[in-house]
Amino acid sequence: MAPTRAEQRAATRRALLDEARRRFAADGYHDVVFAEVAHAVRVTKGAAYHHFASKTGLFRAVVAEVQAELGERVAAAAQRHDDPWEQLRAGCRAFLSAAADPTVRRIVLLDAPTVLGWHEWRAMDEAASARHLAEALETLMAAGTIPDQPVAPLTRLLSGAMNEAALWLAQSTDPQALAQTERALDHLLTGLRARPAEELIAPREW
Amino acid sequence: MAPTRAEQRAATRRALLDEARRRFAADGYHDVVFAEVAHAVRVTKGAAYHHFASKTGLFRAVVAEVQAELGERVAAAAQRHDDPWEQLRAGCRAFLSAAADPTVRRIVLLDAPTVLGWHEWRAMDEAASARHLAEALETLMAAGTIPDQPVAPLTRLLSGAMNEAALWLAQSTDPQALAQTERALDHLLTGLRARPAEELIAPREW
DNA sequence: AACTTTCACATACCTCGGGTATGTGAGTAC
DNA sequence: GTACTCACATACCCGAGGTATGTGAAAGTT
Repeated sequence: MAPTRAEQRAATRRALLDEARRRFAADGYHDVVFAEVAHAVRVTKGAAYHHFASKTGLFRAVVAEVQAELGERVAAAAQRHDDPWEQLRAGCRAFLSAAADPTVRRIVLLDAPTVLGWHEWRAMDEAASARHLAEALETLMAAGTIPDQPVAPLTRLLSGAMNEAALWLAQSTDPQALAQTERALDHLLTGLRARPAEELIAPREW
Repeated sequence: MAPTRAEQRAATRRALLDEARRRFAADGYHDVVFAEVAHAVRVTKGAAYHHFASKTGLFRAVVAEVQAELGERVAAAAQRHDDPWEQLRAGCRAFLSAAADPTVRRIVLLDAPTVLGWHEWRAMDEAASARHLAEALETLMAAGTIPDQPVAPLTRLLSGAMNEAALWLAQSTDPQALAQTERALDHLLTGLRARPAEELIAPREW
């Protein structure tokens, strides 16, 4: 039986997305040529343009998918714990290991901000994974585990820290790098925890 | 008097760098057309290629200059203090305000990693500003202000945190955003400080 | 001082890749 | 069964990075 038109369309779109994802991850946005993605899927350039308005549009769709998967991985890792603090730690660690995948690194962390613009990238990041981080921090503040403060700046700082760390880990040859980074991150997070003695150490003349 | 050939060459090169810097900062690497940079300086494309091997080469030269200036600003701000801890804080704050300049943001933080590749970008960042951060952290560790640990991962985490925060600040409409971010950063840094009670709060099962 | 060489530019051209305008033939709807 | 839709193919445009080659004036050489 011949496939229905909607099926055919969906199949082609899926094939384009998969092929594009592979290539974007391997070669980076700039070095991927749109027509080659199409041909690798046995379709002409014109046909591909029937599915995506532009090369950037194709890239955007890929980024969205990768982001979504990443967000799910982080959320899943967090939900394996009950304690909010452990949820935060688990989420952070899950992010670091997920970013070991070149797909995440090259596409989401490296190319997406420039290709889509930082603004759009950030919106997607927010929707997918940074949101989890912000929620975790809010929960911990509500519980008094970490001091009350605006969430947005802290979320950005931590999110940026992990993004950069992930890129650094990717090219590090030191086998201990991941463990060291996780320790350093734990260090940073633990430092955030509210403690009565804090005022004595760092009076808030900030 | 006619300018000597070396003078002429230097003048043209300088003009190209200045013009390119303006345009890269305003429009981003991709939207800048090489020939237009040349013509704005009253020189043809071929002439510009006599000075820079490629558009990427021109960009690389611009990035190097901006990075160098940034590094100097950070170092200068730090050296206005004597206490190593205050040097670290001042350096971090100087970085955040320096990154308010679109030149730094767009060129160094946004485009450079993709255009030059993360590896090269990181080497330049290291040479210019991240080095100062690493040295500050090492000094504080040697003094026992913060616990001994590998410097590299912590440097990357903090550097990434500030890069991302700078980008976030750039598009934030909240007038308090900078102050809040500085506070959050202070929070993170203060959390790093060694304290006797630490073992009680976070036993190192890491 | 004439002669040669160098080199900072200009001119002209090539190529590749993103994007578009326009078919076409097999499903789909009435 | 006829008209329409739409998932594709074909053919073309053009902008931009890069290159090959020319040229004239400054800078060495004798």
